[in-house]
Amino acid sequence: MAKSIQSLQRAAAVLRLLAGGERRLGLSDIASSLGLAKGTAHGILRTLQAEGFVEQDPVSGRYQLGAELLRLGNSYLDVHELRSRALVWTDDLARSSGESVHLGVLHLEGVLIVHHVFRPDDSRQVLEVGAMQPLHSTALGKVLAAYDPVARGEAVRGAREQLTARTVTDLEQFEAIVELTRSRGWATDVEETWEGVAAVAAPIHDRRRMPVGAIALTGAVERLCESGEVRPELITAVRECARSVSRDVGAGRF
Amino acid sequence: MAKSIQSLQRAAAVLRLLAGGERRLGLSDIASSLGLAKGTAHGILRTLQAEGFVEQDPVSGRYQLGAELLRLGNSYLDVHELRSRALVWTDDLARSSGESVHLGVLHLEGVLIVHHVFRPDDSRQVLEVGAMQPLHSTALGKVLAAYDPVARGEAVRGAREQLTARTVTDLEQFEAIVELTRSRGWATDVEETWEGVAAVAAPIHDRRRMPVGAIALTGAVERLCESGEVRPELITAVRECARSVSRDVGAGRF
DNA sequence: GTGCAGCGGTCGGCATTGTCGAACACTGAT
DNA sequence: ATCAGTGTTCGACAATGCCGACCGCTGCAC
Repeated sequence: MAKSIQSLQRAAAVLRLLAGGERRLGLSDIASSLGLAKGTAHGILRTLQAEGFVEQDPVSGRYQLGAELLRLGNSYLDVHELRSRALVWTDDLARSSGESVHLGVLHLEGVLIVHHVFRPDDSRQVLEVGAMQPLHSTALGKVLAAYDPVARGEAVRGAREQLTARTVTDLEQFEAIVELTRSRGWATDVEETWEGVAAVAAPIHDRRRMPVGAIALTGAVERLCESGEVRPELITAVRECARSVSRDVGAGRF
Repeated sequence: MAKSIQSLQRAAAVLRLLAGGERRLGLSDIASSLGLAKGTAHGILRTLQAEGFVEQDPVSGRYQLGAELLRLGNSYLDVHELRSRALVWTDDLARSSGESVHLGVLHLEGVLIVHHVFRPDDSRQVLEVGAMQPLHSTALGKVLAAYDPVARGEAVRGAREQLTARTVTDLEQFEAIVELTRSRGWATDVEETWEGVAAVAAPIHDRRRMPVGAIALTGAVERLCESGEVRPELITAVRECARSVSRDVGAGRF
């Protein structure tokens, strides 16, 4: 691959920096964090601001991400083929199981949630579309690591953070889980990422049997599990749903 | 304002073009649409792809928006101060009224939805966060046009598309509505944007009384309205909610 | 099978373009 | 009043990204 455009690389780094920092960032912080001259960083920010990718607080002068990113992110979802094909199936799964359903794809060093069906009751729930989940501890992540060599590489290479008491961080144990997942075709997460939360996931393949994403059923551990294991009928339902989406994706690819 | 960085402007134009076109676009289409040489467009796309802002279908070679945009758009929501302060109030409003609630801000020539609370029942609903609404026909848009001079300018200048039989497109009538909205402090949309859908909206101000957004209650016209008018208790509830958020925003700004 | 027309991708010369660092106006705290 | 910060502007320099011709490939048509 030939060389990238320098100013674009830097602009992308600025956006990622702003996305990482919780609070608004000042120009000097940004410039020094990226090793740029203040004037250079200012030029990039000025342009990003004019395009709506970045906003500036008029009183403090600090910068934060802009609204245009939200609009473009939404457009991304509109075009997302896997997501559109999964809509009805995931909806059915949430309805029949009474739990929330997530659709995730591999992105960078984690799982990006591209669709989220709320649990069908009146409880308060926050939408997680656009959020990232770790590869090593979540059901979605394990499934992707089991079928996608790139995901597996990231999970093995990356830091497997200890999120709860039950998180598996040891490399050998993790690889055994990946192996088990590939052989049986599904993965679970029983309080390995969040206390009290369990999940089951199954992979989605395209017609060349390449993994393109995963579907997960997530809910309170006391509802999903029986004596420490996820209830078999839920596992079946998730796998069934993932197979349906796979068929749908494969069929439409001509 | 000094000059913008050319390559960034062009990259932003590429992203917007990809966001606009429903389908994936080819390199030549992009280059000719923006009046660029193919080599130039390719350099920009190559960099955007490396950064994750654009993805390329390996078989057709066509380009579409990338996952990084979704992630960044989500980060934008995390930092959004107005949204975070409005969360609890809008939730209460949806709960007490039994209808869905939207929080919108002015962006470009329309209203950008930054928060959406689903109607609290089991019906299928699509999340509209990140979507745009027109200024001239929606309740949110009218409120923003009434209080924000920039929004008003956009609404007056822009094309006021006829969306339903009841949409007001005439400039004079529209300005009368804006005037009425400002004097009474709220706006409605009874089947002016979508058939069968009605809405009420009220403005959110910061402590300098500058408009920063608007809150709307949206639902089926037969539930929200009585003899062609939105029910008074709903109008009161929306205004109350908007005032609460305004107080919250104003109080936290020190 | 063979031609052609379209695609995406590459390369190198030219000059436009973005970079850099110093100087600027301004704010707020010392 | 001073000072240490901030975000911003500016101009000179050369590195940078732009352009247009060229390449290899695919797929359609004949």
